Amino acid sequence: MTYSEENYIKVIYHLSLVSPKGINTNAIAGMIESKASSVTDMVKKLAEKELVDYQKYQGVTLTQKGLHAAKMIVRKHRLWEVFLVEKLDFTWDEVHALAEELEHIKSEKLINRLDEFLGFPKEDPHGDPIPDRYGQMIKVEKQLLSEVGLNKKVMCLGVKDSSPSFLQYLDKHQISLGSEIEIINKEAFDMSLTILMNGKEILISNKIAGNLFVKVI
Amino acid sequence: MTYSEENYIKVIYHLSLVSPKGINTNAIAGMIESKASSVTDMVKKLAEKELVDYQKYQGVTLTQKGLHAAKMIVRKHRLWEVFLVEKLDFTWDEVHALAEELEHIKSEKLINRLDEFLGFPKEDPHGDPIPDRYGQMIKVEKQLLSEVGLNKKVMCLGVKDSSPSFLQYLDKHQISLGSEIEIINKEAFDMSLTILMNGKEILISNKIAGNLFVKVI
DNA sequence: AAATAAATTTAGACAAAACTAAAAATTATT
DNA sequence: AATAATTTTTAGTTTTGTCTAAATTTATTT
Repeated sequence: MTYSEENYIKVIYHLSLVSPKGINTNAIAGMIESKASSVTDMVKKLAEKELVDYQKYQGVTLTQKGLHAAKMIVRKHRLWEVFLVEKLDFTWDEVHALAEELEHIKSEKLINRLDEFLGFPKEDPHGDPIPDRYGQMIKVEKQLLSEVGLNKKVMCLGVKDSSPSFLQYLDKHQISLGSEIEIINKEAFDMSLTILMNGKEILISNKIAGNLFVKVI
Repeated sequence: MTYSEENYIKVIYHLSLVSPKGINTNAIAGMIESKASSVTDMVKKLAEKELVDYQKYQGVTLTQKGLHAAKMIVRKHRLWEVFLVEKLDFTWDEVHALAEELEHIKSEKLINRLDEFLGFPKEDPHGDPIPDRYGQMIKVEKQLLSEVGLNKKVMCLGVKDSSPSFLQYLDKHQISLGSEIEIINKEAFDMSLTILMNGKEILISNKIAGNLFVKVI
């Protein structure tokens, strides 16, 4: 599998988690920052290699083989992220771009040794589950902070958007994985929240709350 | 710089350590396992980017810019080798192929953090010096075991050939960096050596002795 | 249901990096 | 010094992954 093929498989995997039907050409092109025609070309090649099922105009779905390949790429990506944050002291907004490169290093032995070195982590620094060598991963029962009711206490589990600007926002407000938050008020007009964290009240917008995964505690 | 350009620069660097004049096309082709015509094409591109000086039929030499680029690739390669051996318990014959891939990961910050994490090592697992972030490295005063006189005591510093088969041979005979060796006998006919190591006498061929760097102690 | 809009695919082209085969230059040999 | 052998370069192809522009299919509106 080439670098480029791996990127396509990974993007198709991420899209199929959101919408489980056939993934359409334009959606892939948007994620990979290429053009629809390029996607058609690549998808044909992936279909020949039996990594995806593809019918003209009907979008693609991953085959079993493609799904497993995708999970192994995600596994590498997330294990490298853990390494970068825990061992090399990178912040959680810096690691994504680096992991995009490291995920293409081809060695099962390397990634299994890395997994062991890191103590077989189950989640990456953004709270996303890490597939094990067989592709199995935990299912985190999480919901968006924007969906939680008033006066509930929650624990921060992860992010939906993992763009550097959002992660830096969280850092600035000292919100990290494990942070405990209580919802004090919800403004009807703009759905902004007043939350209590570490004894301090903070106002956060609906957009922020809509990108933060939490679990009621 | 592309993956392929980096490989060419690295090979030209290694060849220029051995012969300091212009490096010829065929030598590069041999190392990179490509054809002379491909080398000519690539060398023209590298010359345009001012990484090498090139005149038709006269071979190439690295420019200052090219030399620095080469050292940074070597730095990455050797630091990743240290990581693989010291942190992930790989053997020294396994790491070269993996480091060939890892050396192309593009991030100065990552490699400097890795350097720090490893405690700023000065040598890689094969005894080769690791350039620092400015390209500086120690010069190991080493000679080949085959060149050392009778009855001398030496310490093993590194290898000339780092192919898996040679490294596995050394492992099998428990010869590693730091091993102390005394030369008991030198056979005039085939230049094979009888050496004393850990109280045991071993016979080694001239070919082995010609690929093992040592220092007289 | 026909017309229009949007999405997708095809056809043809391009850049990077490799190749083969032939031509040109350099080096070695007689 | 002339010829032969070797090395290097040029010219023309190939493959991978991308692109634009045109054609086709599917979806949406009127």
